[in-house]
Amino acid sequence: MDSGNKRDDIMQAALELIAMQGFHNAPISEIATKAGVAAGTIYRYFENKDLLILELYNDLGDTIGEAVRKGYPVEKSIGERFIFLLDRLFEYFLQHPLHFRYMEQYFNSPYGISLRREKALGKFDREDIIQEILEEGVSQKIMKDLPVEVLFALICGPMVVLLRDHILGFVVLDRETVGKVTEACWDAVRRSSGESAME
Amino acid sequence: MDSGNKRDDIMQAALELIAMQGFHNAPISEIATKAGVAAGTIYRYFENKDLLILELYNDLGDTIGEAVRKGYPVEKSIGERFIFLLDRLFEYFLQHPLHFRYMEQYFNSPYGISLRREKALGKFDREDIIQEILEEGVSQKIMKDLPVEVLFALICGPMVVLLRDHILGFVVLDRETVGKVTEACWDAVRRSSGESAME
Amino acid sequence: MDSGNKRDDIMQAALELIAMQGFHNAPISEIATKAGVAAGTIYRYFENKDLLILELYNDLGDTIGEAVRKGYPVEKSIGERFIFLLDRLFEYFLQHPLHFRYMEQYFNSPYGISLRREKALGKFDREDIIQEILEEGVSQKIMKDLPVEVLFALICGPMVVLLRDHILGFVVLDRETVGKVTEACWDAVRRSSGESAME
Amino acid sequence: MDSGNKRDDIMQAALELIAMQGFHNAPISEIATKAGVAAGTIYRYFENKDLLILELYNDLGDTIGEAVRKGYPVEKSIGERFIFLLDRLFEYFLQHPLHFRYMEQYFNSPYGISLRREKALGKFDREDIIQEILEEGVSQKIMKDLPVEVLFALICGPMVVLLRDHILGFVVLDRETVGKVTEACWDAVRRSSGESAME
DNA sequence: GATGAATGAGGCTTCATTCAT
DNA sequence: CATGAATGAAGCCTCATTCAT
Repeated sequence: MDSGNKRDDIMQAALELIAMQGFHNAPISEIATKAGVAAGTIYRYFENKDLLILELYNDLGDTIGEAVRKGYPVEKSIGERFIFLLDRLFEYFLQHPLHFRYMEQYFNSPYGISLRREKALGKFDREDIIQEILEEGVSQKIMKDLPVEVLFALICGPMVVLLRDHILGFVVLDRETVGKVTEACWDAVRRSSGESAME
Repeated sequence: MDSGNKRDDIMQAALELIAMQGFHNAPISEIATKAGVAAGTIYRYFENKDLLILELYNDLGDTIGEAVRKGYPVEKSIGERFIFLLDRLFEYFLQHPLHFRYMEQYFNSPYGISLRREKALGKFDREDIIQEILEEGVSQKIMKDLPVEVLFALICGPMVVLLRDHILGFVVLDRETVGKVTEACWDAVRRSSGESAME
Repeated sequence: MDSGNKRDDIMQAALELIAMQGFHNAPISEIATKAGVAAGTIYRYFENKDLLILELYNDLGDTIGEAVRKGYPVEKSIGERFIFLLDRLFEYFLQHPLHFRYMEQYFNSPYGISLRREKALGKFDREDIIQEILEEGVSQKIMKDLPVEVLFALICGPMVVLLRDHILGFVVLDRETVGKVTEACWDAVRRSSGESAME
Repeated sequence: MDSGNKRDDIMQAALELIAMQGFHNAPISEIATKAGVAAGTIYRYFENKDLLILELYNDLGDTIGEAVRKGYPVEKSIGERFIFLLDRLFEYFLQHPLHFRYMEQYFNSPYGISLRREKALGKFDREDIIQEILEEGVSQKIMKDLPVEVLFALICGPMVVLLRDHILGFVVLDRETVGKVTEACWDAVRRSSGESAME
């Protein structure tokens, strides 16, 4: 691995190893080898392993956020914006499976949990475009009357599971399936027409 | 911890530590202490740490499966059985948060992935009641025309996210919310009446 | 090194290495080798290197204190008790040069300094027999009217330098010389008869 | 730090860091930063860290020697010259605590020990003015009949301890106390009038 | 001369596993 | 059967020193 920029090489190596093997199976020594640098070199760019992991997370978050926002149809209806976002996310992660796996590892680790905690306490403020849509949908009574966090789970939950299964080869997420899934998520969150399961 | 059965004590100790701290922060020595046995003793009951982890997973899977099946209304409609199952799962995990955390850790680890692989290859055969319902629903055209794995994701995804957030204190899953969520899942998987998001 | 007691072996090995080479030239690995144990074994007996060093210091302090106090002639005159103590200290350290070197290293390290600080703040209370004599001597106007710390320096300073030089082979401290030195220390602290250097 | 002379800057930075933090907590990189040069640059002026340390020691020794000799009253009595020297040393170190701390660190390290060894073997020849006085005092029977090294210890020992305690804030060495201490040292080394401690 | 990025040996510590008792 | 002391591989990190620019 040699992009001409050692810092990038290190981050890329870390991304790949952590995404595939998890934090605890990605020792600094292996990251170094993969990046084509000496172990000590990593510490010129990152104070310690935790901060490397955090920085990687932040970088990915920025990149993903940008990619997803590009072309976001502000003026369109909630439904259309909703579908746009989900499609974009699916598309992005299908094209960048390592990014997905990394973010997943991150959220499922103590790092991610403390992050959530800060977020919950409002100490975290990366504008969250999905949250915005959900809030708008709730206030306009287009979506179900549920806490935003719950609506969020109805969307992200399936996405996470599906992407994971796809990347691991357990499902095939072609364009058509993705389309159906986003529609299904829409069904889940939108104020439904009627017929409950119990009838 | 002393149930009179060392094996159980060890598994219970492992469950608690791993659920709360993760595999990598649950050293054998600590499990042993918590279980009230010597470290070496654990190796009389489990060949190594990985197998302890696996066995714990299998045991929990059985227990959960049993709990969820109890009172399963075979004769009722698909919708009702569906809701029954989801409610049961929510209820079970809300009452056994450690079990949930453990299963989650497991699936998000290399262990879980190889398990999935075996499952996908048909080497795994625990009858999966949810899968049955989904297959039935699809063939009866009650549910959306999607692969069972995808429908599965539409249900399990939200559940996992919500339970996690609840256990970590980020959402409150009271009985009413759970009800709404299961309905929302039903909306997601059932063949919807019409109006798409794009209209 | 094998006394049958690994803890003692480790402490003895640490004592020897640190006394001869200093804290920073006494890596755990070498201590382990010298003690005839694996490196990891040391951590069964001591939480970390710092605590091993501290415990060694405390143990030595106790041992030395005991040795010095034995036969202390409480009823005799201050002068006699003074001489007794210095003689004992010299004798002890001449017979246990490693103990001396270790204590010296300790006091000349950040450990020792923080210890002094605690002592100064009264947080430390190992009864100090020398200090007692000095206070008594001052209040009885037998000794010079100087702060106890200063009198202490007049005694310990020469002792430390001499023992060090002796151990390193730069002076020979035979019984006679030690006698003369303790007398000289007495001259330094006692209220002198008259003739100053300036006359 | 920028005196216009990189070499000096490096030595000054090293002096400050080592005096305050010890050899092992004064990495080359930090010395370089403090000196305002690149780490590699240090190696253009000093073959390696050890030699930098040694050279710094030698320089300080020269500086101190000069300062102490200035105004040395060759013609006065031994007693007066003795007091002069001690006063000067105290004064110098009280005004240059970093120099004191550095010299102390040096002597208490393997560096210092090998130095002493050379000195003892006569390979070292900085004229030592204190030693001269002591020899003169002994030959004139003004001082006690003890080896020069021992007399030296009676003087330097207390001084070192007191300066250290003063710098660390454990004693206050005002002018008056210093005066009393030098007198006490004189009492220690001079041939005493009579009354031993044992009487 | 000067730089500072890069190196890699070496330090401390953890922990799964073994084995003598 | 059970114990728990002992092991040593492996992980993270520091820092003196080198060398291409």
